[in-house]
Amino acid sequence: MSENELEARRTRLTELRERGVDPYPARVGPFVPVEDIHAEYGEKTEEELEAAAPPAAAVGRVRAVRSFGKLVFVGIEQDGVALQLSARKTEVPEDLFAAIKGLDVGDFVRAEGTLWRTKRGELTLSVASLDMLSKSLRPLPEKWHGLQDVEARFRQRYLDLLSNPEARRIAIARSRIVSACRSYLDRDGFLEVETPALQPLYGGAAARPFVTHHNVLDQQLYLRISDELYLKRLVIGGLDRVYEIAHNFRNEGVSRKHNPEFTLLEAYQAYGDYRDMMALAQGLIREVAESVHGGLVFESQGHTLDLSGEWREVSMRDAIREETGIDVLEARDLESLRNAAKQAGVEPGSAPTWGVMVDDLFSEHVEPGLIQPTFVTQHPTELSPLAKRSSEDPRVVERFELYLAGMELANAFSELNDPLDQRGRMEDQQALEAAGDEEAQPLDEDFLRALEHGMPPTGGIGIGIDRLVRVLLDTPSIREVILFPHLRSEAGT
RNA sequence: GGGCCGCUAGCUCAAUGGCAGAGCAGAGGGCUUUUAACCCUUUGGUUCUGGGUUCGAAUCCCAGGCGGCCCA
Repeated sequence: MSENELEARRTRLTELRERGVDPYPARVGPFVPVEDIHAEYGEKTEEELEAAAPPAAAVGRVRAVRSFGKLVFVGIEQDGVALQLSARKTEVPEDLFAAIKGLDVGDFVRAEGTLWRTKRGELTLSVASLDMLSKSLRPLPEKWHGLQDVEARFRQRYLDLLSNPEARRIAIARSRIVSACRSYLDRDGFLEVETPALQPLYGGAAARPFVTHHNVLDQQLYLRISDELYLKRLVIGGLDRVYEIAHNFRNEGVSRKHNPEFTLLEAYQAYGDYRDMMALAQGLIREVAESVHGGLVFESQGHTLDLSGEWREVSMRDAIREETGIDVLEARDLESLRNAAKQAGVEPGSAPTWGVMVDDLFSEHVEPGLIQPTFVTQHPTELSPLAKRSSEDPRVVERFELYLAGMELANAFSELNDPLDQRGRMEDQQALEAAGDEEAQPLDEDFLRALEHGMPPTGGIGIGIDRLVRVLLDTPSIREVILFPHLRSEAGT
């Protein structure tokens, strides 16, 4: 009889039920994690195990069935750790032997028996009883090559995790990196908080939002592009050190550097400024890198990155001037900046405003070359509507962006706490929006009211977690570090 | 948004205008130390979709879908 695999597995499922076996039982009998079994018996010799015949019970997913005539080996895996099961036809009841031979790759089982070591030296559980824990109806990807199809890896990440060790390694490492960030901030007296993802008005970053609608309130809502304005409200409310690790949503392109939904760590420290945030960024990123690499020098994106020593600091003005010869603070409007670019032999592009053009010049000519950790400081005020002006030069703000491996990893400033200046900046943003800047920030009366009540001098920082993970784990695309990256819908679904 | 590349069995891949194939997985058989087990037999196809060219299309052309890379 010829059957396809799905049918064959469904048939075996039916047979289990006919024999009175629940293929999806509610409870699991006692067991010891496979990892612990190896820890306890991994060093025992063949003879020691034979003498003691230690009893053990394990659970896991069937990854291989190797059947001989009167002997069968089954490889199971629990949470990434493998254990071999065995059964001899001459030593176990007939129905148990049949049940073991009838296992499919992908089934979950619990096995009880005694441990022994094979001629090849593998610790093996000789099965005396077997419970089906969950019957699998679909085959896993091919055991040797794993799942190669990139689209399938993202759409069915569970298969990627099961068959590609690298996917599992990245998922676990990402989780540990986020834990390390939390641990650093918690130790430094920061309080982890949660603020709304659904916001009546978006703000805190230059980006276009996703728009949604609340039916009962008949209210337009935005998915947050940042949690900045809410975290500042908390500082105003007397929570001096707060942070949030949040998903933000920005309605823009999808690429190997961008996912529309991404993770940002934002932290705010009352009575601090952007210099304190520099120290925080350096301390946190160094500690996290140590936890991943055991040191501060590592390979990433084809470069050897060195996080030790003093990190370079350069003003945005100097950085652009070094690469292009253009002094953006000497060309204060769009027209003269375009002329300055032409004079310098630089394509002026089609930016709608002066600020956007400065940003474009930086992104194109400076950013890709910032490989080693670099603080870029003193951004033009027009580009930074939420940052405090520099006391030395009101044309620029107290701000830095941290670059590593050609990517922006963090953005921080001395937060603007002058409510009148803040109102003026938001009004300027309205003018920029009118001039065609689609990422200009809206005027937020509710936030301004909060500021008018008084906010202490505050330093704030945002760190892109996906990018940090990508740099530390050296993956070519942000999609490798996001478990379920955004994809178009499959045809027909 | 543009350019280039890809999409073939559940998975990994062949077939460069002339019979759609292999390995793994599945089914049947054999096998008491395997671990990518092995040996024999064998099932399985909307070749992404829809048009077109041709005696004949997985292959060439057009449109679309999804993905990748590069660019914007």
